[in-house]
Amino acid sequence: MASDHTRSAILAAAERLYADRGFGDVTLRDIVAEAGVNLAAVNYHFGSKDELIAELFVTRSVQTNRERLRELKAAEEDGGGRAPIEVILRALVGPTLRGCLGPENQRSTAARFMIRASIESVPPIRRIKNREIDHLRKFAGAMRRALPERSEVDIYWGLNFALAMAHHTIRESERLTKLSEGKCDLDDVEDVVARVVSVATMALTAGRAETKAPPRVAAR
Amino acid sequence: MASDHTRSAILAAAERLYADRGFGDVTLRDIVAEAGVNLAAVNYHFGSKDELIAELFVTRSVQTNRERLRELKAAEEDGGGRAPIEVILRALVGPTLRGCLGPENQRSTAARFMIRASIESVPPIRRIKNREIDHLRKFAGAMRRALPERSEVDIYWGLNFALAMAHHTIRESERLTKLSEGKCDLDDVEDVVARVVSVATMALTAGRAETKAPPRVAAR
DNA sequence: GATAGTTTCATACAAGTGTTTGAATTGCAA
DNA sequence: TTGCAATTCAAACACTTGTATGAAACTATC
Repeated sequence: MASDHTRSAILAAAERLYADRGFGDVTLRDIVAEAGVNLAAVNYHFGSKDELIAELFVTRSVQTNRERLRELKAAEEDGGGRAPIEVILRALVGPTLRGCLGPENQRSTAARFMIRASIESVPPIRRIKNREIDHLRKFAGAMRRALPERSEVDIYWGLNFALAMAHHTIRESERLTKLSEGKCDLDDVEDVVARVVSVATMALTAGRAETKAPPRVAAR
Repeated sequence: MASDHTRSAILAAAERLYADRGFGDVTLRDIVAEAGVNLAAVNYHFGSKDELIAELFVTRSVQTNRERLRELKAAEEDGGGRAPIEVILRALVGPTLRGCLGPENQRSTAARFMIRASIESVPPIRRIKNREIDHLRKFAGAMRRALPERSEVDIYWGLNFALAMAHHTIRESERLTKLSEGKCDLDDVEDVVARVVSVATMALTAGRAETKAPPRVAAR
């Protein structure tokens, strides 16, 4: 087994570079330079570049999902099997938002890497990603228990919109800051979480009447 | 000037391929094969690959923005300088959603290309993209006129969330279909537009009291 | 129909990619 | 220390990328 030092140095360097610059333009040579190891080390320890990426993604994927599920489980147990919708949504988007936003120095490389992965979708990751659906289904289930009177379609749309707001805010955080001339404070993570959860909750609990077909406004 | 046939064949082929497979793995050789022209034609007509991408993006960018602004202008004139917030939001997200969703055969390559561009952010595009902010600012202005009692920060967040829901829904449409087992009908574009507009409107018009700090729910 | 300018083409080039190789070095057990 | 496996390393490999070249084909004007 030996030191494993090289192995983890590669993992750390690769994750950092991918998180910062995306998969598109990070080469093996960039990674080994950052890690301070020899070029051949990647193929020796991981077999191929794709397997390195896959290992990175799988590791982080189960971590993130575990964290989200832990929050969800705790909430549902507190409520005797039924958690308030706000808390469910918070468990869904909170961990990722907290990892990717906030003061620069405390942003987690892991979370930023996962966002990259959710954006760029390079082949080795795309193959794995289908399992994510099973994970989301657990949240959909919890949401249905929290809002039993709500139609399934509305639940899925609410879930979709919650993820949309969280991910987009992270991905376009720079643009939002520039657009608002700094007025939107993305370092106040808990405020961002609260905003996303609040809007998603409204989407899910708004007046039943307009559920299937929200009020159409005449175009133009 | 001659035929220009080769030029436009390249543009069309490139747009189609980029829209389908992303910038990451579409080579010049793929493009010329699809266009049925010689490899050197790209450099002859456009100078370089990056300039080809840039031209594609600039063309589509002004088209999309013009379409959105046309809807916005018309709405504001109808209302004597102040349009209902729903109509503004519809002008913002409608064109893109209509171009990217709906029955497969009527999805516009142009819109799908723009979504790719908004996701992958390859260098030649990134350089141009900053002008997008000026465009969004016009919508922010219209929204502020529609909701003068609302704080600027809330306006920007609402704008951000509206774009978030629209783009994310397009990008992850496949996953949403699979997750909901087809229950969410993404071919019914007008329903999708209505849902996005409805939620964004709620986000922007929800009870004033909880504006700055939406109700916090105890975590876990 | 000859000629000049434009456009196409096959081909070559330089640079960069992930991967492989085989020799050197290391670390550890006998 | 000796011996052997695990690891590191420099170098080369095979391949793909975008771009450049110079000859060929075409087009239109005189």
